[in-house]
Amino acid sequence: MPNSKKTAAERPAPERRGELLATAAEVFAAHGYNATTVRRIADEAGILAGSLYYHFDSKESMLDEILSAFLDELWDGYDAVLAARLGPRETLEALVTESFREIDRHRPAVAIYQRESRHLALQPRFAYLADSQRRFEQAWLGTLRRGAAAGVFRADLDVRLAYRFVRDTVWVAASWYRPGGAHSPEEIARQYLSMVLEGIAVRE
Amino acid sequence: MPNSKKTAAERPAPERRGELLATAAEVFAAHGYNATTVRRIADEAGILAGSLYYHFDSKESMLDEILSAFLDELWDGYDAVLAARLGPRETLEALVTESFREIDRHRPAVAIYQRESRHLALQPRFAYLADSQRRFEQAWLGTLRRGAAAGVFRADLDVRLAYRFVRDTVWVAASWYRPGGAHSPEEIARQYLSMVLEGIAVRE
Amino acid sequence: MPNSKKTAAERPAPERRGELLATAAEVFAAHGYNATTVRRIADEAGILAGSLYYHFDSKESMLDEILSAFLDELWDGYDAVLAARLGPRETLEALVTESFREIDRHRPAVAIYQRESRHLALQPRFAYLADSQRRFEQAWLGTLRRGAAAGVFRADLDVRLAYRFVRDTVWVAASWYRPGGAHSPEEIARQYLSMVLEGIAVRE
Amino acid sequence: MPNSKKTAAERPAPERRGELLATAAEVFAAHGYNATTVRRIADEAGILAGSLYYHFDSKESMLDEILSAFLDELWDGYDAVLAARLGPRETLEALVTESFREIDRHRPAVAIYQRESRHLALQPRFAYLADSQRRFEQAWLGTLRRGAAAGVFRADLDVRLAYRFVRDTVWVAASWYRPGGAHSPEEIARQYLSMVLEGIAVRE
DNA sequence: CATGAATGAGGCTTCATTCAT
DNA sequence: AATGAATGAAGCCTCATTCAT
Repeated sequence: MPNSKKTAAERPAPERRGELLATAAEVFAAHGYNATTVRRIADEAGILAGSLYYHFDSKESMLDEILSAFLDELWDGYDAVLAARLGPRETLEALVTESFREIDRHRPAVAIYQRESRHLALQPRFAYLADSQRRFEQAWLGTLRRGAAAGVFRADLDVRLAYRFVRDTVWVAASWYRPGGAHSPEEIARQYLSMVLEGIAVRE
Repeated sequence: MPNSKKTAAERPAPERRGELLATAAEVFAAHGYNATTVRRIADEAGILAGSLYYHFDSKESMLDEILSAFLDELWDGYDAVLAARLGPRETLEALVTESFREIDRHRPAVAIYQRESRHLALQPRFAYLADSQRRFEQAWLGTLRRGAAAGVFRADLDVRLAYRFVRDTVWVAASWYRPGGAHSPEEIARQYLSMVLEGIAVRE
Repeated sequence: MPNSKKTAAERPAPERRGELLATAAEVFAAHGYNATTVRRIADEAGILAGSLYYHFDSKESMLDEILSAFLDELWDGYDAVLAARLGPRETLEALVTESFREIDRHRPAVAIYQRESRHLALQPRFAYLADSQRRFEQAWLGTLRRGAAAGVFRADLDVRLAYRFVRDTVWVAASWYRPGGAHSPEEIARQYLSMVLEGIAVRE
Repeated sequence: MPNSKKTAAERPAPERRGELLATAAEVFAAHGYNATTVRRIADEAGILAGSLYYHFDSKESMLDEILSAFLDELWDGYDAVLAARLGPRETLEALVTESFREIDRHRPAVAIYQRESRHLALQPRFAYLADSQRRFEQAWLGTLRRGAAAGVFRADLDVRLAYRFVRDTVWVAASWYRPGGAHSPEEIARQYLSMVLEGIAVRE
């Protein structure tokens, strides 16, 4: 029986923050950060706009918390993959699978990231987005280059074009993916990988 | 070489609307429609904010004109391709190539479309976006299905997944493509098609 | 004598809307709806222009509320008169007296109504003004016709002309009437009725 | 053959001003001075807004010209009546008849005067409106007082109330009068006078 | 924790007016 | 006489944020 000795007024209720952040993320993802009013988030949460400021410093700090929580988790996953030092193809497969898992768990955050990260990264507060972007490119581009050198990926392709191809292919999925749909993240990852690696044309 | 010796003052400039629209499209694409202030567009055009209203009814009508001009041109191209009744693979190749050409010519409009069409399509004024979206899906999905039935595209893939894969793969390019860069639209189309059709893995 | 000992700070003030509406009505009446700026209303109320939007949707919705509140009360009074089924002369007297009472209680609203109702009635939102106008005409014109048929009103007059004569005569008073002046509404009504019914000429 | 020696470019066309003023008056009367845009007037006249400034200094100067032309004519008529030094009843009849003739000829100007004169009179440029208003009151109030003293008008009425009654009764007609309707100005004047002087009740 | 009421900056838009052509 | 394009002031409204209760 946790918190059994506290009165209602004393209880810290730290889950409330989490709920509110989830609500905010959902609305940001649906309408865009700029087009989302603080009042809309409050409505969705069943409180008044001003009351949000008891929990958060500002609208921007909500966005900040949403994005950094997502990126922290994403890098936990990616770092584990990279630390395993698999072959290029296996690394690629693991990164793609991990990415779809993140989309599954943080869909709103991913959608927000897609839409807003480019201009947010220019602000000092969100400099970590640019950092993340750089590490991201290193991980993927490096894997592709390693694969091309090792002869497992085609060497006739412009590697930057291939990088963008794979990256976009994976992340744009956040714009249509709905958790609990027909396909599990792993299933989607498998099909995407199959298309990316083998192509959609029938081989003669 | 017409007009080559005329000064700015001599030109009749009935194309002022067009210039302003191009400016607006550039700013919308760079910062998003909502985050773009009418004043920013006017600054970029060297006039005052209010002066834009001599040429356009509203900020929204600028957006409308930008998007519908783009879609009109896009469908001119697509319809020509579809009317040619090529085989599925050739149709896919032609559609992809045509798409990259449109990205080349209407990059800002394409970027705006990517970012805003989903929620705009809900407004009656932009209902044509939803229409276009439907026709678009028919054209691509139909081609993919035809190809799978004809044995030129793999039949083991979820066709809707493949559709999203190809669609996103092509259009997201607008977010990083810069006209006049290293690759022509046709060159990019060729490489993308090669990846989409054959995959990036080396075949044993 | 309720609330007689409470300070301003203690009052719950759920009637803030009402105060603001009264202020708005006063300014609309004095300068006309179009010529009244939202800032002027706010100044008069001691707040900033934007703050009005916490209480009201728009300038137009203030106007709407002012006019519909007035008409609701007016029809309460008129309906009571009409329901009494008095003779034509007594009905006319009661309608005139009731009208001057409404002018006394809703002078700003009446003045606004005079000035703006004609063009407002064209907008769907203010369609009730046209409805009211129709019922109004029925009530007065019917009474005049009944009286002419019954031989209590002169039958040699164009009844529509007489209707306009009586109607305008009464309502234009709102443009000069000031509550708390020399005459009570009932006193003014009595004199107006005397003029309307008997004329201003001395009878030989 | 007037103007037969002038080329098209040289002709002064002074009637154009008059046409434009008539157009402006019509629009001012229909929608109110403030709510009327200069562009609306120009549209109605088939030219562009800026072109009006070739003919007039400002929107306000159009209003000025419309109102002062009307008042000049009105006072020509009133002064003739007053100079005739008729008896009070005959003076009243002549003033009322003259007023309806002015409404017939200057309906838009009268409607504008009704709606705008009160606040315009506060501006120096329109001080003549206040002057006119004072002379107007003198003429009518004096006639009524003369009549009451002479025993031709009832002496039991508040004379200021009677003044407002007669004044409003006459001028408000401009808000519904349409030239070329069923009644001539003289006919309307006769009926109004009959109501004002004898009342609408049947005499026992 | 939350409300109710407000602030103040800034956004979109309108409009009378100007002026070179 | 009229056009086309612009100015600049002002108007309505939105919204993130604050704060006393």
